[in-house]
Amino acid sequence: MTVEKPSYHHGDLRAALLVAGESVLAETGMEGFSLRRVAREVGVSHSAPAHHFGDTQGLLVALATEGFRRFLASMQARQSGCGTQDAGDMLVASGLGYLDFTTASPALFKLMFGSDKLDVCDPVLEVAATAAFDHLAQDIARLRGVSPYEDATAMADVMASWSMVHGFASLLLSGRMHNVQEMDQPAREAFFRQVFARVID
Amino acid sequence: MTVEKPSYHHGDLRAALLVAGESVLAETGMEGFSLRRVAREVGVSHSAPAHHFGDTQGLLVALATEGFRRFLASMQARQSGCGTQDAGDMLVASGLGYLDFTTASPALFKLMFGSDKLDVCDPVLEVAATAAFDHLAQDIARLRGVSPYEDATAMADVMASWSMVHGFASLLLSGRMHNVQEMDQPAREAFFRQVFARVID
DNA sequence: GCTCTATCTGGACAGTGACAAGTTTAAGGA
DNA sequence: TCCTTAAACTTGTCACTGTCCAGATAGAGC
Repeated sequence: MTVEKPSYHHGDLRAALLVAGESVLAETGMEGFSLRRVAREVGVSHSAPAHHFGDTQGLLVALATEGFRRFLASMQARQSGCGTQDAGDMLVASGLGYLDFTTASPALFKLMFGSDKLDVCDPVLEVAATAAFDHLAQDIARLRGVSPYEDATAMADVMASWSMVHGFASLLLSGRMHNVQEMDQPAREAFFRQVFARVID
Repeated sequence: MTVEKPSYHHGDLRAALLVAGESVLAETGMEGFSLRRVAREVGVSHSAPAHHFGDTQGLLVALATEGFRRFLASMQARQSGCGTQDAGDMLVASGLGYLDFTTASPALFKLMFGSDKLDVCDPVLEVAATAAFDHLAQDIARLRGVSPYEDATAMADVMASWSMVHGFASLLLSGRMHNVQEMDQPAREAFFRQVFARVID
């Protein structure tokens, strides 16, 4: 897993570093994350990553960007999976997809939204993050019949639903919602539906 | 500010380290935080903090605990400040107090809810965090006439309002709610009221 | 074949958390 | 009063980190 062939050129080091980086992040969290460790995991010298990502922040931005893409995909997957065309159900599906991602990749989620070590202004990252936001805006547009970018109330709807699902996910991950943590997956999902319903009615 | 008298015994090093620790946290965020730096700030040897807090996590837990106390105080301050006895208004006041704290001490807030470097299971921290949660539960009890600990719907109300305000605050801090960030304080407050109203109606 | 350049290595430096052993000071008992 | 004892703090060390730098290597184009 760690070292395979001792050739000088790796072939696709950049991709390998991203995979290893996410794996380290998932295993040890932000705390145990280090450029040198990721390099070690891939079986490459300690300063090889610098050539592809510049510095630590560069690798983190790349990871977060990929995270936002999968984040969006997770919401879309739930929507297409539920089959319905009802605007309300589709918004709820997005919310469930949101939660799917945060439970599947908690460390990545924390990196994307909570880390100081992340350059939030990076343009590529910005694009990926905005795409995820736009998805939610579209859900609200379908529900209200108006684009949130043209209607203040609809924009407040976007912020409300986003805040709700984001807060729910964050509190769950931070380990401060004991009663919900103890639930199994279906019960948790039902509870979320119940909570989330307050926003859209 | 940094060094004053070169006596061997500081007098109240523990308190001084907490003050300096929060100041470093506020200035540089979690990223620039280090035990050695905090020690330097107080003008004391690099391993002096260990005697009072054990290790880095010990100091962070102490900071977060103090944070939760001030967090609760911030919500109470808004409530007693608004004068009303209306249950709905009081809940909103708590929410505004919640936001007051997060904007006044963003780094502390991130530490309390988002950090991997924090031992969430510390009993003293747990008490302080639970006290803050109970405050919100009380607000809902007043509003619904039932204790959330005895009524599932009321508990869902607690989770919904908590998720909403926490998500709102988190997204604001993470720099991903551009339109709200650009608002001045009164406008932001009005917008929050508008958003938060969706939970309690 | 030869050069050129992207890719990767290895060493160095300052900074970090944690540990261990030593030093200073205050407090309390005879 | 002096002496013991324990708490408070220092100093030194270790392995580890990120970043910089000068090299070594190999593949691609001519």
